Amino acid sequence: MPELPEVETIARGLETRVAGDTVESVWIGSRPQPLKSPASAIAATLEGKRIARVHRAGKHIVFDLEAQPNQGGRLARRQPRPAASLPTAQWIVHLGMTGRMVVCEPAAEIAKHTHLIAKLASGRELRFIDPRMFGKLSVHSGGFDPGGVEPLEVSEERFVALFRGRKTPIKSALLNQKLLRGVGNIYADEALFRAGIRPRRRAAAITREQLRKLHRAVREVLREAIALGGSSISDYVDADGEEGFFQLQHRVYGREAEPCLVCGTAIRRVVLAGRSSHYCPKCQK
DNA sequence: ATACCGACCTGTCAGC
DNA sequence: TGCTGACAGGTCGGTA
Repeated sequence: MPELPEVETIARGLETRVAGDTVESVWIGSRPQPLKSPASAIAATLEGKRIARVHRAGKHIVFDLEAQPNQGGRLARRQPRPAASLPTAQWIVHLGMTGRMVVCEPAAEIAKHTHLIAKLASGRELRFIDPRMFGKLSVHSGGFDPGGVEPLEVSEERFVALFRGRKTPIKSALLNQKLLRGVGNIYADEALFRAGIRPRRRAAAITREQLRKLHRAVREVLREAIALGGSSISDYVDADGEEGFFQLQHRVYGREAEPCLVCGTAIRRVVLAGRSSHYCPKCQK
């Protein structure tokens, strides 16, 4: 489901709502698919830890966890952080296609496909729900390295260098998380439209000037999407249960056979690397 | 290195 | 009403 703007929106919401809280206990369902780390390791890593910060890396939600200097969540939560660094860990959540993270009261009905519930010292619960189970949960004691570079931070030169000389279609390269992390099917299509490049163009065949344009287009489309809370296609909601609004700004994604907003030509849909790809045959070369 | 395909899962919707 | 197939924001591993 979620690409960079949706994950960013969710991570910000979680940062606001659960940072500073402490995980008291963890329940994990019996479906092993979403677990990249053993359930016992996830529970042991989370329990008793303070959530210092929630942020995003590519399409991953990263919870920075801190060991508590003393027992008991509620009291410890108010303690100032000691200067000496305590052992830290990270809880990594990848939402896959249909994953959701919600913060709710314990009395709230447990949704179907709930795979993890973390009880917090504040009395609320943090729940991971994922019908298709393409999501992944893992814990790391060292640093977590998602690979690739952040599209919103990468310099123009670095961006151009990522794609120059590659024989793969530019869209496949945009979706490759080892190069650029966070761009998915919607934003790849939207960025390519704005840059005037067809999805199947070989990266190596794109001029430096066009790659610069693509760099700007990727950043622009991601920023605009974050500002609107992401794209809600069928079931995406943020940590507060709110839908995003960027789907109303899509210029090609999901608009097969509809007129191009620039030239009126019918938007085309082709399958590339197993994914639907949308483009305007006139505006994109 | 690259590219295509199926696999992993469940849910929804269109068409018959 | 119900069946079937296509499709869905993502990634991985196998095979040419």
